[in-house]
Amino acid sequence: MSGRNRLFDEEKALAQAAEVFWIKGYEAASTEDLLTAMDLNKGSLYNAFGNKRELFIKVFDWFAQRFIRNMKEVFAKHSNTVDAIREIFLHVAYPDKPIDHTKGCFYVNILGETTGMDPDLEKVAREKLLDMEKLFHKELTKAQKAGQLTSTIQPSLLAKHLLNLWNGINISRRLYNEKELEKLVELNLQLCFDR
Amino acid sequence: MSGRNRLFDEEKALAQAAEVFWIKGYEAASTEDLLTAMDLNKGSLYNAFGNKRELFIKVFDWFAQRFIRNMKEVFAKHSNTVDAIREIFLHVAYPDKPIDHTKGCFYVNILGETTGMDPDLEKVAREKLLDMEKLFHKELTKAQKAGQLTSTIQPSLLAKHLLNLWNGINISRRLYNEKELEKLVELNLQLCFDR
DNA sequence: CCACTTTTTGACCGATTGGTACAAAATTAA
DNA sequence: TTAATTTTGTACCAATCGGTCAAAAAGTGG
Repeated sequence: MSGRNRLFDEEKALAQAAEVFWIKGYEAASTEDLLTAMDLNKGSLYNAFGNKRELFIKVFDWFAQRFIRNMKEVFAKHSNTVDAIREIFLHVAYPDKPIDHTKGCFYVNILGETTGMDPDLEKVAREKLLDMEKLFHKELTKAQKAGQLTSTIQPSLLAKHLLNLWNGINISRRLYNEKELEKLVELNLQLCFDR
Repeated sequence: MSGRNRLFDEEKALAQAAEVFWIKGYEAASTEDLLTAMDLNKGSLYNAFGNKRELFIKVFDWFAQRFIRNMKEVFAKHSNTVDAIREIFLHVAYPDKPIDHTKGCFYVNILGETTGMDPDLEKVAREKLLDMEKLFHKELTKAQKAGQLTSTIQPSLLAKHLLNLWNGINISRRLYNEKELEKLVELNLQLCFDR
């Protein structure tokens, strides 16, 4: 294939765009914001990604791919499923960087912003969250079959409960400090799994 | 006092503006949207309310006043505190109008939109949600003193848990149908209060 | 070298944003 | 009636929005 070579690293550009969309949301992230963060000119962005919407879809899918992979790694790391779930939720209470508390969950943010306003993006965000539920469900049934789960709650409902907890805690992280969030997480784990 | 009389009903205008801000969010609600919904001209709006931000604050406070009053009425209506809590949360699962599922919680929406972007509005939204927690806490301690509460969880933590459930369910309502939401609510009530 | 393709750059575009200015209309107090 | 005051309606504003375009630059393949 002939033609000039691309100067920028596409994955790096996606990562930087993701940061902007994550913090500002879809609409509030201006092309200027994105251009600055990605260190591109307008022409390059529109040549490489089509338009703002297509860029967002690409960013969102790229993010989701990494996100679900990380989650699977956490489950793989722990022999006990509840320990994996604990790590996932305690990582919300104690994130790597404090700024993450204001960022919240990318999926939840976009779902909230687009619901009733932008059906296509709304659907995409909804699907990502339901993918999380599916993963919870898969791991819970696996644990149940292994006799690891003492809970009498059926895995399908438990998975929904965990996703609901995810949604809640990712809003509540803007209200409470880390200790308080930890208590909320532990309370939920205890209520669900200690019986 | 001399001068021309105001033609429009301020409360009605606030209610219609609230609907727009609720559905679209703060930034995405354009002055044109608001003008149309409120049935005003620009001059009237800016004369009466100052600017978009001041209008929003007024709308938000007006909304919160009604919201907390309604919540208190639900608590007053029930002799059993848990029944009141059940009604509050089941009303999320089964709202008066289906559109409410896409609207979600006004507070949560605004908190999500403004966190890290608009500290002043963020603070206002946070305070409204913490007011909810306070009301939960007050009612729970009252119930506990009346010997009505069998839960061993301390009211302060339980109140946070309920607010967290509120936050979660108001996101999850965009993911699940009414029956599923009801199951989530009942599961939480059972885990918290049946023991 | 040439021919061709792609990326980069930055000027430019119409539409929309929140907000202002000001005259006309309406009402009250004197 | 008149003067003062407020509301109303609309024209207008600069700034910003997402997006286009054409020319320059930089590669590839022959």
